[in-house]
Amino acid sequence: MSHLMFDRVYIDEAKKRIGEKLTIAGWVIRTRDLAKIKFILLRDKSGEIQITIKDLNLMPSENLGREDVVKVTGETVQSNIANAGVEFIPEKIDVLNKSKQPLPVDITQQTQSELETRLNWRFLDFRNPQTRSIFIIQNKILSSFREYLTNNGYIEFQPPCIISSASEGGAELFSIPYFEKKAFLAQSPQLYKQMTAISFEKVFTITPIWRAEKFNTPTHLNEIRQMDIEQAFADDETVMQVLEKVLVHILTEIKETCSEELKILKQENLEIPKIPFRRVTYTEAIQMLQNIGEQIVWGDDFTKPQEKLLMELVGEKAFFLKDWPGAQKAFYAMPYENNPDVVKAFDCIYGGIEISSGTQRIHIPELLRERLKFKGLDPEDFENYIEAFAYGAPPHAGWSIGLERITMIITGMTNIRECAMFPRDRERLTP
RNA sequence: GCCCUGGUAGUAUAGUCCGGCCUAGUAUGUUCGGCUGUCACCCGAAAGAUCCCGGGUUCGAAUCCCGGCCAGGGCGCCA
Repeated sequence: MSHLMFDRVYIDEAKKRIGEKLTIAGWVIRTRDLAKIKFILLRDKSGEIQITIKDLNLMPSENLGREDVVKVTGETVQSNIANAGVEFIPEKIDVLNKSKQPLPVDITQQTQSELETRLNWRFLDFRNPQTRSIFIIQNKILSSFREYLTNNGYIEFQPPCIISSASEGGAELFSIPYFEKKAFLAQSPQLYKQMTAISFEKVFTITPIWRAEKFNTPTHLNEIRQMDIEQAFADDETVMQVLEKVLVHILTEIKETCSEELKILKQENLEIPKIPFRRVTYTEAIQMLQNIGEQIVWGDDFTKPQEKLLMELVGEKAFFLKDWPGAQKAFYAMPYENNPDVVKAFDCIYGGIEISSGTQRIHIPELLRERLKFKGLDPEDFENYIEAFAYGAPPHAGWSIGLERITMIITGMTNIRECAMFPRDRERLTP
């Protein structure tokens, strides 16, 4: 066998290099056997090509099956018979590895395998063009997020994922043994974002977080990835403007570079919202709902059906819901000076789901203690956290975007498990 | 944690209401045979199903009843 690594050409390139002797390699999508002429449809990361075999001596002794891995040396020729306009005429066909048959999941979508079956065989499901498209787009979300922030002076940092205590209350954490101590999986990089931002000024991170809630919904996972920023000398409005720009940058990049994937997912009409996004205050939202007769009063959280109504009433693909009651947001959310019941917190709603939330944080130790008490928490338990703001912490604000959720909206998926390569939910711990 | 719906060959489904011609149908995949230009090739044949698990009713259960597990959806929970 020759040096596979050095002489292989990707299929998209091979299709352009008509008449040259080349070696391509990939997976057999299907074969069409017409006795004295045989066709193999071959796929690699770059595309597909039809291999046309007239010299039957070239065929491997064993029949070729779906997902067999083969290496083919030959040349691309133009063809007015082949639908693609080109086909590959082999001189030599090597089987690098056989695949078991039949496949346990349908990756050609002749029958639509269920999500559960696909997730059980995820490594094979990645060969499905639709699944591939989701993760190619997700990769673009990540790279364009990173690119925008890096180009705008933000420093990427890595928070720890093992933490010592449930500092924020609220969501349940997963506990893990840590030598002779007890530790937890981080539910948020919150404290670390703040500790870095008050020195580096502009920071961001892409990090997994875990929540031990027993939820069972199409929009929740127990392990997710967050794309976070934190910024000093900033208030809630400052970072909302950053969020708008980041989101539009991501969407623009995807629209420009992932048109093939969007088409496969039938999302080619991906709409890019106009900046500035509409800002709807919590109070306005309550009024809007009351106006159509909903049973809701100031201070209530929205029920799911009310959330949906609100989306319709606002009628924007993307908007902010801001100025929430303090009771509904974290203790570190900055209250308005003239109205301490309301905090400088916002959610970004995109495509009907909350993809991001953020706040201006409290940077004054005494105010933090006061808000902790207001929330029924003991400031004594938070002294390490509070101490971080005792040595010249500037005002700061930040937000986080849920990676799987934004992927859902852009790819048009309705179940978040589609948008995590290896999702972790109430039941699923493998693969 | 609650409510609704579902669980049948590798995959996806029909059958279930109203129990018995179900020896469980179909598509696709798989295997074998045939075919010189297919492109979801075509034609023919074969193999492939503890009908999710446990219990019950009945002469008889894929089908009805109870419990469990799992899945999808709707809620709840979700700094």
